[in-house]
Amino acid sequence: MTAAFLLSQLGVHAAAAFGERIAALDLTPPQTGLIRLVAAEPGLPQQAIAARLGMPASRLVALVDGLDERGIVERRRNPEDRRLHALHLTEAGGELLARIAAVGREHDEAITAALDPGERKVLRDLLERIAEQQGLTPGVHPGYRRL
Amino acid sequence: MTAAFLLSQLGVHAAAAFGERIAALDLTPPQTGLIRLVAAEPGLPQQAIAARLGMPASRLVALVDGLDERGIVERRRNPEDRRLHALHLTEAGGELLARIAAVGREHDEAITAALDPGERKVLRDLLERIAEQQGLTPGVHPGYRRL
DNA sequence: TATTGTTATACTCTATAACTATA
DNA sequence: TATAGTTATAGAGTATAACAATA
Repeated sequence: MTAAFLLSQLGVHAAAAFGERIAALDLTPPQTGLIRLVAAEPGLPQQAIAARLGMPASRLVALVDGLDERGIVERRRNPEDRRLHALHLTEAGGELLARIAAVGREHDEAITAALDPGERKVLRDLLERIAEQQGLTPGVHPGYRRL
Repeated sequence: MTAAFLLSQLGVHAAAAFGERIAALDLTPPQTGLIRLVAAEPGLPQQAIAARLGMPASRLVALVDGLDERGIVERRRNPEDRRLHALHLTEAGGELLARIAAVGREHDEAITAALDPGERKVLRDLLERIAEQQGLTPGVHPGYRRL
């Protein structure tokens, strides 16, 4: 089997497995990506966020609505340009982010269980080089585009 | 970034890139998976194929219909049990399979372009061990379940 | 007039379950 | 009665484009 097929097979498997894990936090993968992005770059307007996640702004609305109602993110109108809604994480959002990180660590441990620490580092290095050569944005998952 | 995230990010990217490549053969990834499976194990009835691809048999029908109309696969009724439709590749299907294999090689070359031959082998070995430990069926892509 | 966020519409894809033919 | 394949239906999820507010 080719490396590309194994990569694709394992990657889709890992994405689905992560989706099942964070469902325990009542989150979907796109919601998780949004939370991480808002935490990393607070204050971005929705258009900018939609562009970085690779989804139409119209779809981001429902995503933000759900997290807003749960008190995880909040929209703050920019007084200088009232069309802009800057997104920020609430305090509860920060706590949820910590739980997301914990789930991520458990997930990584489960996926790489077949490898010892040295092998995991070799794998990370190889994957990082491929990701860079392929032009992937660090931390942004292409699967956020769908589901 | 964790190995699991990189794996997921790259895998979904690779799956999408492969989908774009085989679109040139007017095929979708699930159709490609079906063709490969029928080539590897000719004569299986549709129920068995649906189970191996991880999709409901009702969904397989449309998949087979499309490839049947194009003369790529054919249904052969089993005389001993006329409920069973054994699937086989036609001659044109065999030729298409060769083109699919060529596209797969090009795809692998493009995805692993950042690595030299020795590194590609290291990557394949690591990924194969993870795939085995995760219980993935060789050659069966979990993404065939959707789209 | 242009842009941000929102809503509405129309479309694709899917699983579930009814249906038929064979056993 | 049970099973293989098929068809019908109904639901979820999406992008496109229209819309309202603001600039």
